[in-house]
Amino acid sequence: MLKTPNSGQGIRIGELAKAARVNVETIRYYQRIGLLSLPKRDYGSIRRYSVDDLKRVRFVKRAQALGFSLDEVALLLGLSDGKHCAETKVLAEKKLKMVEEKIADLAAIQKALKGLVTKCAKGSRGCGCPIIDALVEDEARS
Amino acid sequence: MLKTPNSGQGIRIGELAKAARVNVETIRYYQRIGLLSLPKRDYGSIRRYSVDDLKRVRFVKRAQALGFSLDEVALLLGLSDGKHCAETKVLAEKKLKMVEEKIADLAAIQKALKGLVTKCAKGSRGCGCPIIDALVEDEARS
DNA sequence: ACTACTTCCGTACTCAACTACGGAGTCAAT
DNA sequence: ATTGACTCCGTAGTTGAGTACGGAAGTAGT
Repeated sequence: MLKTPNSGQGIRIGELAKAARVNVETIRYYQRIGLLSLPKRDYGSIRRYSVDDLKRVRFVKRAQALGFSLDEVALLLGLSDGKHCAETKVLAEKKLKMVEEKIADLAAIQKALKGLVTKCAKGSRGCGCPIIDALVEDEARS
Repeated sequence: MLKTPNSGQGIRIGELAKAARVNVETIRYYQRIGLLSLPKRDYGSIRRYSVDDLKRVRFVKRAQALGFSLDEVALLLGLSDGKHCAETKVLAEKKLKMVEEKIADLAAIQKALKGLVTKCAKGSRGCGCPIIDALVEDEARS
């Protein structure tokens, strides 16, 4: 079995995928689009991955679930490379605003859901649509 | 015949789309998949839409931007129809948990971004990756 | 050496969510 | 009555994000 490959440190792609709860193909896909770099293969022709790679993949999945596209995730990840400090600041501030808007939206939904749960607990009939109302204020954003 | 420029009340699909900042085709797509109902056409063969339709479309886009799929959006929208109160409560509670997790994740990102902005303002070099660290705690969710 | 499992790599397929297209019909204004 | 903008409807194409497939090669246990 290939269970504990003692040759070299780092985990193999299959273990990485399992740990991040994604498909092996997903890892390879992220490599193809440049979200994840291909580690050098020091011990033969099989690549070894680090804990940082795992963190990165997990981050991607989390950020995606928050409504960021892979392009945006890449941007987020590029933010703290320590270069281009001025641009980074501008970008970070933009993303920060975005994040704060999302939080506000979610808070509105949260409130509506809480109200709904309470109403349901009382057995009263739901009327109108608190969920929709939660997210609709006429125009503010571009 | 029908004289007034806007014969009948309600707006037409093009205006609805523009107001919601989406494509006309998107509206029609939502109708096809049942996210939006087709209004009766009282004045000839062109349909008229209400403010509620507009709210609904806006809600869909907002919720999407928060990482909900159209299926989930449909569920959210179905929650407060006033029927199936018990099931609604269960579902609402599940969604509520989801929403609270998302808020927590976003708060972590927010914190990281704020830190980054501050660091950049000081002109210090970004090192490590606060953004990634923001969202990575080992294992908690299935 | 043989076997079982995995990785590598390229290519092709899938699925959700649109987006575009084309021809016919509608509507108000000129 | 014609024009031009818009709508209706069906069908086809696109994009983002994976998933699947299949043959060759690497790796470890026996």
